[in-house]
Amino acid sequence: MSKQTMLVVDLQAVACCPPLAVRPLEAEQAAVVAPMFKALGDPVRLRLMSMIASVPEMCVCDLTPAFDLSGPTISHHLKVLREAGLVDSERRGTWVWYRVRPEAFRQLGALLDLPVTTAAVDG
Amino acid sequence: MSKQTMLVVDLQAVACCPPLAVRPLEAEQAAVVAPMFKALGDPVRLRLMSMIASVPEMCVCDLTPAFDLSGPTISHHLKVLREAGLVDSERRGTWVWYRVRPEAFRQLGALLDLPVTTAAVDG
DNA sequence: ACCCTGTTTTGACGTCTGTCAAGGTAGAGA
DNA sequence: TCTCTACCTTGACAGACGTCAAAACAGGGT
Repeated sequence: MSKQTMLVVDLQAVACCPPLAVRPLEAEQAAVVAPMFKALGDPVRLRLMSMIASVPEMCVCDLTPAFDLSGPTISHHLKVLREAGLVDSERRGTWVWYRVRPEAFRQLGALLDLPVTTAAVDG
Repeated sequence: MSKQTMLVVDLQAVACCPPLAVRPLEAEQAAVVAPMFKALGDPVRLRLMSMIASVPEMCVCDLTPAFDLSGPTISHHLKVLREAGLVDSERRGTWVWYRVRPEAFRQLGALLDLPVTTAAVDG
């Protein structure tokens, strides 16, 4: 019963496919989703993503100084995250602001759901 | 209230860190986690992972023919997944069997949780 | 119009990655 | 022991990636 409830909740959030652990991904679906994981597969981009995700929005001017990397390099990584569909950017005056795209974020999370494990609940 | 409950459930599953959307990842944590996302960032590996995750265990002999790729190439991708800690392998007689490591899987999923979105619930 | 600051693009560089062919290892069976 | 099959490792190669310096672009202020 709680099993069914969990699946309903998961599928609500999924625009693409059921969790990896439920049914194998078709080749075309994998081709769409893999670039998102790939974008998170670099330590710098993962930190950028977490910095952006932990607040409503974040200025590049606050992102760049958090790394020992040149401005262009940070800009490149942000572009990768943008092209993967994970974040959106908007210029407001002098500065550019980034924010996460919750749909994409949710989709990735839903893919990694483990439906029910036999040992998960000890009660 | 349901907010708190969700967080408790999430944190139970996390061996490493709170969700990306809760607190920025430290550099060291990012260096540990990024290789897992990177491993899923290739379409072939993502499909391999989903094929393995959707059953208790899977023989390489059933994995390889699902792709238009050479045996060594599949073997290489499986090695990447293994070294990322996402799967385990075991030789039993002639064949080698792969199964997912649920802890790693759960950890990644927990990182991608969105704690609560303002527009998620319509009731 | 000009400059100053913040951000992105371009070009170049060395390194890493995905792929295959060829060769190596492990176990089963005759 | 020999051979056959299943799987992995090695070596090689084209293409992709992360990085920076230099140049270009965008706005704000003078």
